Amino acid sequence: MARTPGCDKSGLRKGTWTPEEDEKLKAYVTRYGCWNWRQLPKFAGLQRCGKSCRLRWLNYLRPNIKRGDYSKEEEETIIRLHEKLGNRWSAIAAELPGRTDNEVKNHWHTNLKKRFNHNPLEPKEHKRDTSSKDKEDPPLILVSQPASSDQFSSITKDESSNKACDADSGNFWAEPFFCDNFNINTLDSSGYEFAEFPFLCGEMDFYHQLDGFYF
DNA sequence: AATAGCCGCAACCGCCCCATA
DNA sequence: ATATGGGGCGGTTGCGGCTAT
Repeated sequence: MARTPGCDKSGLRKGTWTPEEDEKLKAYVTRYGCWNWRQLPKFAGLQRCGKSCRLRWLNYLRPNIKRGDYSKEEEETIIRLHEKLGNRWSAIAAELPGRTDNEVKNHWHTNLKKRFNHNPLEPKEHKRDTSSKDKEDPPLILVSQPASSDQFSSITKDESSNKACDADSGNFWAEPFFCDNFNINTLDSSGYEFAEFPFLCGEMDFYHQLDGFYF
Protein backbone atom coordinates (compact mmCIF):
# COMPACT_ATOMS: atom_id res chain seq x y z
CA MET A 1 0.00 0.00 0.00
CA ALA A 2 2.55 2.49 1.11
CA ARG A 3 6.07 2.85 -0.05
CA THR A 4 8.89 1.55 2.02
CA PRO A 5 10.77 4.08 4.07
CA GLY A 6 13.96 5.34 2.58
CA CYS A 7 16.12 8.37 2.19
CA ASP A 8 17.02 10.48 -0.78
CA LYS A 9 20.53 11.71 -1.40
CA SER A 10 20.06 14.79 0.76
CA GLY A 11 19.21 12.61 3.74
CA LEU A 12 15.51 13.35 3.75
CA ARG A 13 13.22 10.46 4.54
CA LYS A 14 10.87 9.14 1.90
CA GLY A 15 8.09 6.61 1.85
CA THR A 16 5.59 5.69 4.49
CA TRP A 17 5.02 8.10 7.32
CA THR A 18 5.49 6.68 10.79
CA PRO A 19 3.07 7.45 13.63
CA GLU A 20 5.82 9.48 15.28
CA GLU A 21 6.25 11.64 12.19
CA ASP A 22 2.50 12.09 11.96
CA GLU A 23 2.39 13.21 15.56
CA LYS A 24 5.20 15.70 15.06
CA LEU A 25 3.62 17.18 11.96
CA LYS A 26 0.16 17.32 13.42
CA ALA A 27 1.40 18.86 16.64
CA TYR A 28 3.43 21.48 14.84
CA VAL A 29 0.81 22.50 12.29
CA THR A 30 -1.89 22.53 14.93
CA ARG A 31 0.23 24.78 17.10
CA TYR A 32 1.89 27.06 14.60
CA GLY A 33 0.07 26.61 11.32
CA CYS A 34 1.69 26.06 7.96
CA TRP A 35 3.54 29.32 7.53
CA ASN A 36 6.05 27.88 5.08
CA TRP A 37 5.97 24.29 3.97
CA ARG A 38 9.61 24.25 2.93
CA GLN A 39 10.88 25.50 6.25
CA LEU A 40 8.31 23.71 8.33
CA PRO A 41 9.93 20.25 8.51
CA LYS A 42 13.12 21.78 9.86
CA PHE A 43 11.31 23.40 12.75
CA ALA A 44 8.97 20.49 13.29
CA GLY A 45 11.93 18.13 13.63
CA LEU A 46 11.06 16.13 10.56
CA GLN A 47 13.49 14.68 8.05
CA ARG A 48 11.04 15.25 5.24
CA CYS A 49 10.76 17.64 2.36
CA GLY A 50 8.14 20.34 2.62
CA LYS A 51 6.09 18.93 -0.18
CA SER A 52 5.87 15.61 1.56
CA CYS A 53 4.71 17.32 4.76
CA ARG A 54 2.14 19.35 2.90
CA LEU A 55 0.77 16.29 1.14
CA ARG A 56 0.64 14.30 4.33
CA TRP A 57 -1.18 17.06 6.15
CA LEU A 58 -3.67 17.83 3.41
CA ASN A 59 -4.46 14.26 2.51
CA TYR A 60 -4.32 12.52 5.85
CA LEU A 61 -3.77 14.53 9.00
CA ARG A 62 -5.92 17.56 8.33
CA PRO A 63 -9.03 17.72 10.53
CA ASN A 64 -12.42 16.87 8.99
CA ILE A 65 -10.94 14.47 6.51
CA LYS A 66 -13.63 12.00 5.57
CA ARG A 67 -12.42 8.50 4.86
CA GLY A 68 -14.18 5.35 3.86
CA ASP A 69 -16.84 4.48 1.33
CA TYR A 70 -18.25 7.00 -1.07
CA SER A 71 -21.96 7.62 -1.06
CA LYS A 72 -23.97 7.49 -4.26
CA GLU A 73 -24.32 11.27 -4.13
CA GLU A 74 -20.60 11.69 -3.87
CA GLU A 75 -19.98 9.40 -6.80
CA GLU A 76 -22.63 11.19 -8.80
CA THR A 77 -20.98 14.48 -8.03
CA ILE A 78 -17.59 13.22 -9.08
CA ILE A 79 -18.90 11.87 -12.35
CA ARG A 80 -20.94 14.95 -13.10
CA LEU A 81 -18.06 17.29 -12.36
CA HIS A 82 -15.57 15.14 -14.19
CA GLU A 83 -17.79 15.28 -17.22
CA LYS A 84 -17.87 19.03 -16.87
CA LEU A 85 -14.34 19.82 -15.71
CA GLY A 86 -12.21 16.91 -16.82
CA ASN A 87 -9.33 15.84 -14.59
CA ARG A 88 -9.44 18.91 -12.40
CA TRP A 89 -9.44 16.87 -9.23
CA SER A 90 -8.93 19.73 -6.85
CA ALA A 91 -11.98 21.51 -8.26
CA ILE A 92 -13.99 18.32 -8.03
CA ALA A 93 -12.80 17.64 -4.49
CA ALA A 94 -13.80 21.17 -3.49
CA GLU A 95 -17.41 20.12 -4.03
CA LEU A 96 -17.02 17.11 -1.76
CA PRO A 97 -16.56 18.21 1.85
CA GLY A 98 -13.94 16.15 3.62
CA ARG A 99 -12.59 14.54 0.47
CA THR A 100 -9.18 15.37 -0.91
CA ASP A 101 -8.16 15.70 -4.52
CA ASN A 102 -5.83 12.75 -4.13
CA GLU A 103 -8.58 10.59 -2.74
CA VAL A 104 -11.05 11.64 -5.41
CA LYS A 105 -8.48 10.96 -8.07
CA ASN A 106 -7.74 7.52 -6.63
CA HIS A 107 -11.43 6.71 -6.37
CA TRP A 108 -11.94 7.72 -9.95
CA HIS A 109 -9.08 5.62 -11.24
CA THR A 110 -9.90 2.56 -9.15
CA ASN A 111 -13.67 2.56 -9.24
CA LEU A 112 -15.54 5.07 -11.30
CA LYS A 113 -13.45 5.14 -14.45
CA LYS A 114 -14.00 1.47 -15.12
CA ARG A 115 -17.74 1.90 -14.97
CA PHE A 116 -17.94 5.33 -16.48
CA ASN A 117 -15.91 4.36 -19.53
CA HIS A 118 -18.97 2.52 -20.71
CA ASN A 119 -21.22 5.49 -20.30
CA PRO A 120 -21.92 6.93 -23.76
CA LEU A 121 -22.46 10.36 -22.29
CA GLU A 122 -18.81 10.72 -21.34
CA PRO A 123 -17.10 13.35 -23.44
CA LYS A 124 -14.37 11.83 -25.57
CA GLU A 125 -11.78 14.45 -24.66
CA HIS A 126 -11.68 13.20 -21.09
CA LYS A 127 -11.56 9.53 -21.97
CA ARG A 128 -8.12 8.17 -21.32
CA ASP A 129 -8.27 4.49 -20.55
CA THR A 130 -10.19 2.15 -22.79
CA SER A 131 -8.41 -1.05 -21.89
CA SER A 132 -10.29 -4.20 -22.80
CA LYS A 133 -10.30 -5.66 -19.29
CA ASP A 134 -12.81 -3.01 -18.30
CA LYS A 135 -15.41 -4.57 -20.50
CA GLU A 136 -16.51 -6.94 -17.77
CA ASP A 137 -17.49 -4.14 -15.45
CA PRO A 138 -21.12 -3.09 -15.49
CA PRO A 139 -21.90 0.46 -16.53
CA LEU A 140 -22.57 2.86 -13.73
CA ILE A 141 -26.21 3.78 -13.42
CA LEU A 142 -26.77 7.20 -12.00
CA VAL A 143 -29.69 7.32 -9.64
CA SER A 144 -30.80 10.56 -8.13
CA GLN A 145 -31.69 10.25 -4.50
CA PRO A 146 -32.57 12.86 -1.95
CA ALA A 147 -29.45 13.70 -0.02
CA SER A 148 -29.49 12.46 3.51
CA SER A 149 -27.06 13.77 6.01
CA ASP A 150 -25.98 10.38 7.26
CA GLN A 151 -24.75 9.50 3.81
CA PHE A 152 -22.18 12.18 4.26
CA SER A 153 -21.00 10.92 7.58
CA SER A 154 -19.94 7.49 6.51
CA ILE A 155 -18.13 5.28 8.94
CA THR A 156 -14.45 5.47 8.31
CA LYS A 157 -11.97 2.69 7.98
CA ASP A 158 -9.82 4.43 10.51
CA GLU A 159 -12.42 5.46 12.96
CA SER A 160 -10.04 5.96 15.83
CA SER A 161 -7.89 8.44 13.99
CA ASN A 162 -10.94 10.20 12.67
CA LYS A 163 -12.31 10.58 16.14
CA ALA A 164 -9.05 12.13 17.14
CA CYS A 165 -9.43 14.58 14.31
CA ASP A 166 -13.02 15.30 15.14
CA ALA A 167 -12.12 15.89 18.73
CA ASP A 168 -9.88 18.77 17.93
CA SER A 169 -11.63 19.86 14.80
CA GLY A 170 -14.50 21.46 16.57
CA ASN A 171 -13.02 24.88 16.64
CA PHE A 172 -9.90 24.16 14.70
CA TRP A 173 -10.78 26.05 11.57
CA ALA A 174 -12.59 28.80 13.36
CA GLU A 175 -9.87 29.71 15.80
CA PRO A 176 -6.46 31.23 15.24
CA PHE A 177 -3.30 29.37 16.16
CA PHE A 178 -1.64 30.34 19.38
CA CYS A 179 1.87 29.88 20.48
CA ASP A 180 3.74 30.95 23.55
CA ASN A 181 4.66 34.36 22.22
CA PHE A 182 1.57 35.11 20.28
CA ASN A 183 -0.76 37.87 21.28
CA ILE A 184 -4.08 38.11 19.53
CA ASN A 185 -3.83 41.88 19.73
CA THR A 186 -1.07 41.81 17.13
CA LEU A 187 -3.66 40.97 14.51
CA ASP A 188 -4.06 43.67 11.96
CA SER A 189 -6.86 45.96 13.03
CA SER A 190 -8.24 45.90 9.52
CA GLY A 191 -9.35 42.38 10.23
CA TYR A 192 -7.20 40.89 7.54
CA GLU A 193 -5.61 37.68 8.67
CA PHE A 194 -2.09 38.83 9.20
CA ALA A 195 0.23 38.61 12.12
CA GLU A 196 3.86 39.11 12.77
CA PHE A 197 5.33 37.60 15.86
CA PRO A 198 8.34 35.71 17.08
CA PHE A 199 8.42 31.94 17.11
CA LEU A 200 10.58 30.12 19.56
CA CYS A 201 11.62 26.89 17.98
CA GLY A 202 14.15 25.09 20.09
CA GLU A 203 17.07 27.42 20.54
CA MET A 204 16.25 29.52 17.54
CA ASP A 205 14.28 32.69 17.65
CA PHE A 206 12.61 33.63 14.44
CA TYR A 207 10.39 36.28 13.12
CA HIS A 208 7.84 34.93 10.78
CA GLN A 209 5.27 36.75 8.83
CA LEU A 210 2.32 34.49 9.06
CA ASP A 211 -0.05 34.91 6.23
CA GLY A 212 -3.31 33.06 5.88
CA PHE A 213 -3.60 32.84 9.61
CA TYR A 214 -6.95 31.14 9.61
CA PHE A 215 -6.03 28.88 6.67
C1' DA B 1 -1.77 -24.34 1.72
C1' DA B 2 0.83 -22.03 -1.61
C1' DT B 3 1.33 -18.65 -4.95
C1' DA B 4 0.45 -15.69 -8.78
C1' DG B 5 -2.01 -11.84 -10.27
C1' DC B 6 -4.87 -7.96 -9.29
C1' DC B 7 -6.37 -3.94 -6.80
C1' DG B 8 -6.38 0.05 -3.69
C1' DC B 9 -4.25 3.92 -2.25
C1' DA B 10 -0.42 6.52 0.03
C1' DA B 11 3.21 8.87 -1.62
C1' DC B 12 6.44 10.76 -5.04
C1' DC B 13 7.57 13.45 -9.17
C1' DG B 14 7.63 17.09 -12.22
C1' DC B 15 5.35 20.80 -14.20
C1' DC B 16 2.78 25.04 -13.87
C1' DC B 17 1.08 29.23 -11.77
C1' DC B 18 1.43 33.10 -8.89
C1' DA B 19 3.54 36.41 -5.83
C1' DT B 20 7.37 39.01 -4.83
C1' DA B 21 11.76 41.27 -5.33
C1' DA C 1 10.47 42.62 -17.78
C1' DT C 2 12.79 39.01 -15.55
C1' DA C 3 14.32 35.77 -11.92
C1' DT C 4 13.27 33.21 -8.05
C1' DG C 5 10.82 30.71 -4.58
C1' DG C 6 6.77 28.53 -2.81
C1' DG C 7 2.49 26.25 -3.32
C1' DG C 8 -0.82 23.65 -6.00
C1' DC C 9 -2.03 20.23 -9.15
C1' DG C 10 -2.32 16.05 -12.01
C1' DG C 11 0.07 11.90 -13.42
C1' DT C 12 2.39 8.00 -11.99
C1' DT C 13 4.56 4.57 -9.06
C1' DG C 14 4.99 0.68 -6.16
C1' DC C 15 3.97 -1.85 -1.86
C1' DG C 16 0.81 -4.54 0.90
C1' DG C 17 -3.42 -6.84 1.11
C1' DC C 18 -6.89 -9.44 -1.17
C1' DT C 19 -8.66 -12.86 -4.31
C1' DA C 20 -8.60 -16.49 -7.54
C1' DT C 21 -6.55 -20.61 -8.95
